[in-house]
Amino acid sequence: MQLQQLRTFREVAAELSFTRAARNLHYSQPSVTAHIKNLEEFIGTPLFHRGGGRIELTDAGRSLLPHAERIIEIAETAEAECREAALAGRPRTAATSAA
Amino acid sequence: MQLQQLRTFREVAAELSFTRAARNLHYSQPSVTAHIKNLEEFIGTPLFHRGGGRIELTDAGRSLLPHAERIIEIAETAEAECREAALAGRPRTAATSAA
DNA sequence: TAAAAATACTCCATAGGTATTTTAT
DNA sequence: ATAAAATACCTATGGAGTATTTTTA
Repeated sequence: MQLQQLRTFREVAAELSFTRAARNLHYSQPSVTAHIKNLEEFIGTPLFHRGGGRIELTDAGRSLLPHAERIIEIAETAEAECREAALAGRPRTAATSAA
Repeated sequence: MQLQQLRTFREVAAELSFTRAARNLHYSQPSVTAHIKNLEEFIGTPLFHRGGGRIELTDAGRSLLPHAERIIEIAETAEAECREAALAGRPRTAATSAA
């Protein structure tokens, strides 16, 4: 399971379209198909019902979605906080910590 | 940022050793070094202070750790739940849903 | 000098793309 | 017939390993 796959999954679930998700994420459509396919293989079950144009989430997909969203959200928070911490920590040089 | 990197980061933070983390995760030591290096480059700041044997978390590393732990935890939950959902959903065939 | 991390390098797997085919409406 | 997903194929990047060097305690 990879963060990229989860981001792609979230986008496909939001758009209910591999093609539109691909456009939004600046991937090719086959790459999106591959992300989802690999994720499905990892989990061991389909995440979408396919039927020509119409696709929809399976039970497994519905159960994954909120977790995927939460993980992506925490990852973004972590990244931002981490960079802030680096900035906050750095000024502890003689010149600045004396103040 | 990748889940693998976060798992490696968590293990290195727990062991405070690249070498022991590598053993625990069944990676080579250089792979662990690469995981951390890539993660640090992604974030844009060091996560560990290096000094021969002794390594310790930087401020940024300390701030990342709980998020990494949470993400890994959710990923594990998601995986498990997702598989359960697939099992629960499947029996809707004539034979079983009639009961 | 002995440990642990970093580097150099090699190799293979995977991720991504383009072109095309299949499928379902 | 059309639009969307799947497949086939190719390429290039990156991830993993082994061997070695560097570092510092």
